Amino acid sequence: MTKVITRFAPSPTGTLHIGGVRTALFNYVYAKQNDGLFLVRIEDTDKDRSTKEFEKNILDSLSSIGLSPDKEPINQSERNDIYVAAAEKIIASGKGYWCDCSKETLDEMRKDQEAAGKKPMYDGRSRNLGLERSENTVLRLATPEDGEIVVKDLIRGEVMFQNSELDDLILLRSDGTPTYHLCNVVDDYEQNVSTVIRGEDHLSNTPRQIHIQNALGYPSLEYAHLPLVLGPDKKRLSKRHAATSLEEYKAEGYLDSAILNTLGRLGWSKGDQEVFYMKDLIKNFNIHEVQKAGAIFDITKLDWLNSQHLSNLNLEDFKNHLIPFLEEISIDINDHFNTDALINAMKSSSNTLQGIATELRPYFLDVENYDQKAISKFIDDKGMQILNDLLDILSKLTQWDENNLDHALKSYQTENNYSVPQVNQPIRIALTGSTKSPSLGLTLYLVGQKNSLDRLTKLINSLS
RNA sequence: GUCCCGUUCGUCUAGAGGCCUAGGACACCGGGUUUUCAUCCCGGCAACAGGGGUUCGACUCCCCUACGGGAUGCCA
Repeated sequence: MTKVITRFAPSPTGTLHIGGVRTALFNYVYAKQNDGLFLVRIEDTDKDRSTKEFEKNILDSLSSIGLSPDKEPINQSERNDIYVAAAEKIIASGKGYWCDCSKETLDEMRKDQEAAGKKPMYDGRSRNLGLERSENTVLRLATPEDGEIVVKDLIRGEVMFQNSELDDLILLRSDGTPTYHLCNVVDDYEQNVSTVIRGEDHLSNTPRQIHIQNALGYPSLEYAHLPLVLGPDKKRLSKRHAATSLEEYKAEGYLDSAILNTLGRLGWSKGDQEVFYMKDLIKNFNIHEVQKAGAIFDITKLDWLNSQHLSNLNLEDFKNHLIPFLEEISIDINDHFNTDALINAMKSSSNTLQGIATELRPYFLDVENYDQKAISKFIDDKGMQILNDLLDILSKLTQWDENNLDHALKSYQTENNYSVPQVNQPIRIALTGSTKSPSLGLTLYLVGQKNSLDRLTKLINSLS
């Protein structure tokens, strides 16, 4: 049995797209579970749209999320000779021909065909002209006119295409550069790729590429065409719908493992299991089980999975993941006197690391804004009285710990016959600006005595 | 237009002819726990696109229609 080699072949015309990550993931997992190799190839034959910046973004993004290739990525732009040699081979074999149709001619032909209700395609008019290569000729593949091509797809089974539906595609442009189809086929062969796992949008390209393989005498490949990742309107996911770049999701505080989990679970499932780590995917993923229909990318599922992955992190790892997000808002985690207690108390306060970092602000920085609704609801004259009373009580407290604080609050509340929220909410507002926080004794402890007293004073002053 | 692929709850999916009173998860709604928020627990809502076959029996097989997507580039 031949070694399984898969490849992810992005063109560097944009940052790494979340759909691309999924394609890369499936390629990666399929390779790993078959003890094979995962390769990356940069398809930068479009000089106008490809940039080095995008290429770097894609490569960095892939390795940052753990989908590193097993060999150094190759660039098609540096392999021109190889493609030209392949083209020469096709010319020599008589399976290609030169065509001098101008773009205008082609456009006109297409228009006529469309008007006649036909599929627009090159009609092969130059095929038997015996044209020589010249400045404005392109090399076309002489595609068989009869018969059919059967694409054996791991996900879709056998898909049949009539050769009569296919036109003679361009292999070499008039400037002599090779086109996508040629490069793609040649590189898959040169890189010993065994299995092509790519988006469904390439399914109808496949018979064309098989013809190139045949013309070149290459062995056939295994294919798997993945359903597309869609936006809520069922069109392929784009910037219109949501963030599409991997880096944006990472910047929002989604864990790599949660992103991969979400993407892996999009179009594939295993029993009732929802949480998968890479090792689970490698163990359980089965390409034959991949769904055929496109799947809508649902951010709420990502949110939930992120919270699951976050809660599976031990304290140390959690902290390390969180630190960059705190730094982002100029918070140094070491400025707190008990980070472990703080983080334990706050780790489920949001689904994302960025969200958690934001929730952590009051434990490092002064409160700038108060929830006005909460103030009007909880702080009336009696609320002011309570704030003043507690400022007094708390400033006299010698043992500033959770238990003591809870006791102090409780006895004040019962002695004065107040309800619990009546006492606690005003303090919460003073400490955090809102009514959201861990249990109050713990919150007071985490904010610290001096800060707590200062904030009580500040709120009292601002309201009197 | 033509070719190709597809169609189960709002979303991701389970379902390989009787196990389906169509299961799970997310979301949503309700309840409980929590002094608040979040977590957590319990409960609820909610789908086989439509029509024909085949069969004793169809979500499952076949055909048609509808709808969606993709491809139809000297882009990849």
